[in-house]
Amino acid sequence: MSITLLDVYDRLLAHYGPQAWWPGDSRLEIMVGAILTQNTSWRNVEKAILNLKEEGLFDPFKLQETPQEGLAEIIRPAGYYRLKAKRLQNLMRYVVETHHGDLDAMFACSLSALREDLLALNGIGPETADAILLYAGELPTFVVDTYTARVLKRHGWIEQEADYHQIQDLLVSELPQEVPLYNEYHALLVRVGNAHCRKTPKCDTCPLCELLPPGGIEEGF
DNA sequence: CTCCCGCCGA
DNA sequence: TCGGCTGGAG
Repeated sequence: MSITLLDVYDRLLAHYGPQAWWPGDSRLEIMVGAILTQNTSWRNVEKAILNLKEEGLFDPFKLQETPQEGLAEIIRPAGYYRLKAKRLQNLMRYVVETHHGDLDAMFACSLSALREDLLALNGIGPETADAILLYAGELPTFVVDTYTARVLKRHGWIEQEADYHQIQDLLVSELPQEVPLYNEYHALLVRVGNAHCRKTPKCDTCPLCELLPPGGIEEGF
């Protein structure tokens, strides 16, 4: 293919400009947001985060200690609230017990070791782990989400059956392995995906419209 | 595959 | 009124 994934990045950046991700101004807030936003619109996550701040719970120790049912009610606007209360406390327990609640110390550990630790926690899969590592830890790992898969597959840049790791592998192999690029690229993919690469695509007004393959791609979404 | 589950726009 | 939302587990 003549178009490279770096060309795609340039095109998205030119069209949308910098996205200033992750929304959230502390490592802890980014980690909490990463859990709460699982299959949930960011709009609802913001309400839950605001609730946590108003309750004065934005601290790994407090989040871990708060009774689970109470925590669940506080984060209720984010949906799946009982499930997410558990997941949030699983993550906070790890932070407290393994890293003494010190996030700066935690992210000074190696990327591969942290990724393995996070994936071992119940409630953290590859996307959430990578989001935490990249956006909270500023460590170089590419976040692959539903939109990333759709955009790449619909344009024929990767096979339809490609899984998370295969998609991540392609991006990493074709791009400079730099945190600012990974950060911005994922944010731009979410932006274009949310606006255009829906289940029912809106290609006519998409900034990547000209990069569609001639005959279209057979897909099964 | 189903379940987890609130919220909002079409 | 309902589909979809910056997923993950069983």
